[in-house]
Amino acid sequence: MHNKYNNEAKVFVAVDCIIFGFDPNAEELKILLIKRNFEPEKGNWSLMGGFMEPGETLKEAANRVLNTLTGLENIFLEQLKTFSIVDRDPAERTISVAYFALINVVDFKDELYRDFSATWFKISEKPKLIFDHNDMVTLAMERLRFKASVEPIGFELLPAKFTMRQLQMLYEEIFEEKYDKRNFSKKVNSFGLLKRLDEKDKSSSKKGSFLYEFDMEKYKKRSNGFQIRHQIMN
Amino acid sequence: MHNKYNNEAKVFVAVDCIIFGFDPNAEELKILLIKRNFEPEKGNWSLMGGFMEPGETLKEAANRVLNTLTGLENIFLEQLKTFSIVDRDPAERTISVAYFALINVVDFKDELYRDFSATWFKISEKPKLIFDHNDMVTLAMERLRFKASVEPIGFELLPAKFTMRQLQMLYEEIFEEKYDKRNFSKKVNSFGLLKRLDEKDKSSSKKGSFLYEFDMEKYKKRSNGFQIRHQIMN
DNA sequence: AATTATAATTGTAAATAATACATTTATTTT
DNA sequence: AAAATAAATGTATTATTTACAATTATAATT
Repeated sequence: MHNKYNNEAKVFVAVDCIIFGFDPNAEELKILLIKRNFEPEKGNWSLMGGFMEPGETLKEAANRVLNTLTGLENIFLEQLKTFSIVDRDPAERTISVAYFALINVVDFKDELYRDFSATWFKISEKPKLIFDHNDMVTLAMERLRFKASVEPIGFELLPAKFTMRQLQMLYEEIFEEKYDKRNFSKKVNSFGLLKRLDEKDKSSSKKGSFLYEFDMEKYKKRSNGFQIRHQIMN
Repeated sequence: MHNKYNNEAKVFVAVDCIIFGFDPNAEELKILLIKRNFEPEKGNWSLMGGFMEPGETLKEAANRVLNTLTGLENIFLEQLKTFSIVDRDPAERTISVAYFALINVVDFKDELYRDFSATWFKISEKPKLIFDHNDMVTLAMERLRFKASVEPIGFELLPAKFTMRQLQMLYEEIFEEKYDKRNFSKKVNSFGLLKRLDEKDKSSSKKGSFLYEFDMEKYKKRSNGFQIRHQIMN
């Protein structure tokens, strides 16, 4: 093989996707896993992944992998970390770049991922995964918590219209903490990014609860978005 | 070439290090750059980097690269992001994993990095860098700010004994903001991680200013360290 | 010996943000 | 008409953040 860096070794580069979804009915945060259909570790639970191809970037590879599984485009997708323990994949030296993705479970069509034996698991009930995929999920949860504390990513996980209760449940799932509903709604309203509609969802109570929408316009206008709060200073 | 994933392509994997240092005398945050000594882009300013070798992880590669340049061991080192634009390196398809490192400038011996024409630059005065190294530095600055707002990493950048003024200057450099010195010392003391010594530094004033040490023991005991503050909730 | 110059040290009041906590309201079902 | 259900809402207390300036210790100068 001829190249300019000819003393150096090449390796395989894979991407793996940690796909989070929120089920607004069950009010549970979930993760999408597949049964791996090739060796090694065929038949075991795994993150959805694939190899980076010559003409694409890592993010393009992750998007392709995600689209293959879900049929969805324009998914929230962010690089997490590259994993490189030497024998993480027993077959060949392969490093893997983990991406984490947020989707709205409701957008889903079951047929699309039937082929992969894909299943949504409650985070607390996920099975053991192959290779270092467990570490990837742990790190992704941390990142999800961090992101949720700094940016309004909750809206990536909810349907376009949602109730205050669903929003609160989502944050309670993410942070594994309970909040007072008076203080919660006070706080989220203070950001000024919620539009209350004149529409009610009556599925869960006799009174019905107002539906809200995320105000994407306003969010974009605040171009610097939410600012990281300095804990040491200011 | 024979392997189990034989439809897949292999690529070169490099690491590049964004090395931050704080000069406690000039009271400036700096970055360490080298003049690249091989093609392509020979002679231009660059981050210190190298290829990942078959038997090592990315972090081991980054540590090796850092040690080659500085002679230092046990440096604060954290993976930042993997860069993968297809033609980022015009010679060969190469992805690069950026690491950011924090060192104490005072620990340095000039001879060790003379070979690389390494130079400390004030962040605001850094030259244009090769490939996508400018993006790496920009991202590293953001990460530095984030880390500094969540963990007491300032101490990685200071000498073992430092003055309150130096600590404040460091944070002012990182955040590009000025702080009130009464509020600053009140705040950092409230964390309970500073030990004031019975020693004074008289180099900058007639009165002299107390020297402080970071209380590593106490920090480790608070095993969960500093907690990320939830901006959305609580 | 007294004065001056320099940066270090220190405190308090006001404003803002976070928390704790329980009753009333709208609607459907019985 | 009454009962049942979850939704909607407000206030007082506490904690945190901010704004702001006078005093102190020492070395250098007169």
